[in-house]
Amino acid sequence: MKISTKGRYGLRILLDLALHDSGEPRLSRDIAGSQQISEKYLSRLIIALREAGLVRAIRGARGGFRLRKQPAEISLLEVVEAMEGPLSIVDCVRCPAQCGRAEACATRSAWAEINTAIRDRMSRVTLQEIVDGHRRDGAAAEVPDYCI
Amino acid sequence: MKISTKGRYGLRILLDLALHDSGEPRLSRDIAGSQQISEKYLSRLIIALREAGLVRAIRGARGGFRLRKQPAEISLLEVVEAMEGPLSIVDCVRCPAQCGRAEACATRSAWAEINTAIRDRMSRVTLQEIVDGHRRDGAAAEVPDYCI
DNA sequence: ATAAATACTACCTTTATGGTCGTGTTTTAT
DNA sequence: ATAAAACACGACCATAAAGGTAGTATTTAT
Repeated sequence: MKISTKGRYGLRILLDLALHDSGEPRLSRDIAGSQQISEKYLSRLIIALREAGLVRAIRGARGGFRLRKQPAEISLLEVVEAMEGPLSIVDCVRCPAQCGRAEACATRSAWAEINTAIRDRMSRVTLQEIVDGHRRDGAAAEVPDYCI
Repeated sequence: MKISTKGRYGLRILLDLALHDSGEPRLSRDIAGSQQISEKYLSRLIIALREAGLVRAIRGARGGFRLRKQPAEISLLEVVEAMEGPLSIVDCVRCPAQCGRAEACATRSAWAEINTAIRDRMSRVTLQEIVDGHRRDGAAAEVPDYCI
């Protein structure tokens, strides 16, 4: 049960944008450099963030990326779901035909309960809080930029 | 971010044992039949449950398996960790050398916080509760045995 | 026009999952 | 004793998903 690198990279990309919000679009090349992700790969990943409405892409010369929402309005859940799709810890692909209808799968309801709790918790952590945590704890320390 | 089939099978195996606690050991063949898992595969999976102290194996003729603890004493977290190892949603394998020491990785502490919340939540759901849920909701409905 | 930027599509490599198979070892009823 | 019935374990394999690369197309400020 892991967050994929896509999810983690997604968060780092947003954090990077939040920390470099100068008014001008930030180049994917710069984000990639800071975050130690290949430029190509990042340019693919960031599409998901754009499609989820978390990031605005400015195309063409002098283009780049900016956050589309305030960091306080972006939750961890949004980020992860943007990158990985809906967060569900079980698929229940095998049963639904038979017992999905019956809704009597005891383990399923247990998993569903956990799933709801996880989503709930993640929806209450915002990018802003992570930024603040970073500014408080990390800014002074010697941390490589890509380790944001 | 999924619970693997190992984790789900593990829970079903324990639930099966809880529901067939007649005083006699339950045969792996019978569990496998009820749960639609191959006998061979199940006999491998259940080892993890035994090693975690959740199940007692009685060897030899007239042997089989029984729960080693009361269902109320078995948490979902124990089951999942027995099957999948320690529950951690991120590895942080790349950074620890550089920034693990600094403990200043902002995303890491965010992930860690979520991870703790998940473990905490899962540790408060017991097998007994799942059994009760099944008895209440599912016993009457037409649910295949393997869909417990 | 053209240089600078993102958008998209196709493909590839590696790793993890989810299993099977065969054989060995222990226990117990007889 | 011994055969039958059970678990134990290691080696192996197929498939899917993750993670990543490369090349081309499209858009836009100047």
